[in-house]
Amino acid sequence: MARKQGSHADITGPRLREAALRLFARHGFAAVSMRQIAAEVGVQAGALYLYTPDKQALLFDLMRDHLEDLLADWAPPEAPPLMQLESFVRHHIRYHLDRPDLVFIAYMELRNLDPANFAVIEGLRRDYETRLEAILRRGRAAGVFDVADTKLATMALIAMLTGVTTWYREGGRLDRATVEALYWDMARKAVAAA
Amino acid sequence: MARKQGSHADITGPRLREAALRLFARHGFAAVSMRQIAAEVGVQAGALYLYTPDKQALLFDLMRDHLEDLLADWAPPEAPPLMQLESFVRHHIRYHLDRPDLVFIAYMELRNLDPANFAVIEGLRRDYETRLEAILRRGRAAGVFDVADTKLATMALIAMLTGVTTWYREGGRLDRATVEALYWDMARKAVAAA
DNA sequence: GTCTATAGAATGATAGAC
DNA sequence: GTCTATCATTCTATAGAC
Repeated sequence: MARKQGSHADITGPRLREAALRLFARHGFAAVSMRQIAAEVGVQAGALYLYTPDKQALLFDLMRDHLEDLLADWAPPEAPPLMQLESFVRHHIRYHLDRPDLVFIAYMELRNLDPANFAVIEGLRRDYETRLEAILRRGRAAGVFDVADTKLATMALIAMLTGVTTWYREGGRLDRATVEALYWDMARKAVAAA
Repeated sequence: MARKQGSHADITGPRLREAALRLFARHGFAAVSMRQIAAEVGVQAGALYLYTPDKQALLFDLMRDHLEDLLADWAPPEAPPLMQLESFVRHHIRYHLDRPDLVFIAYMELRNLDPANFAVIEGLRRDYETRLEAILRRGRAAGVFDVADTKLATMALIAMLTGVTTWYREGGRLDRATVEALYWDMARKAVAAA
């Protein structure tokens, strides 16, 4: 059992991604070495290159998959703008509480992406922001939102909601349902017409 | 002029801090080498160690000075809670728009601090958050704020406001006064009693 | 598929000349 | 006070044995 040899392609791949995610989130992409990741996976550094072309692709794949999941996981319901906003806000909080590490690196490690990769990730992020802005626009047109600038309000709301990952801890003082409800309350009031 | 020698202690020190700040903000602490910083300053790498004991101290000093400035620069005025909140929000936006790089690294590079340094920075950050929470508590007691949980509201507001640094660009579509006013409007509504 | 071994480059920090 | 030169590590990535 001391020697670890043989084929484990089916499990090493996912384990590599999990280890990279955890270490990148904890220490930052640039501060983590391929050796550290390999140690976490339980293989030698050289073996990682069977599953990823390089370290950069490891980061990019994590971020792209995360943002594509985020976009695929939610679409605005056919409903009045206020209900659409509630759906967006509650989904955003839930999704972010479920995947704190992914959210964290998708936000913190943008600087470490190659220019081409950065453009892809920024495009996906913009798609997500555009969805919220569309809700705010519709609501303003309908007179239910009082938002002087929909772009600024979009950025302000997303920053407020995403910030939950910086302080929320599982098993803490507030449970998830309460957190979700309180953020929805603040978001609603921040953009509501008088 | 090809050879750069002689005494420049008075200017090299500040220039080192400026260069480190700019590079850390742009590429991240771990991704920046002492050689890069030295090149930016216009000296050799070895010369940097006349002005800082090591790379870690460079980061810590920037973050500590920034947070101490932030705390020294503002104190709650003797005024009703709503006016205190307005003062806090407007100062926060102004301060953050004035020092985007410092704000950015103070937020992004926490993971790269030694444990002892991290504790100091976290303490300063908590002091700042406590000031906002005190305003919210007073306002809630006075019946002018409707905040179910002051701690969550504090984190939500600070995240919303600090987020301005992620999108605001000098000379962009909105000027600083407008940005400040719009954030104040959203913050006020988010916590105001009906 | 994983291993050992290593190439080739870069890193943080120091020593000693000037 | 800054320089050149260098130490001792560390890094990403590859080559070839098994």
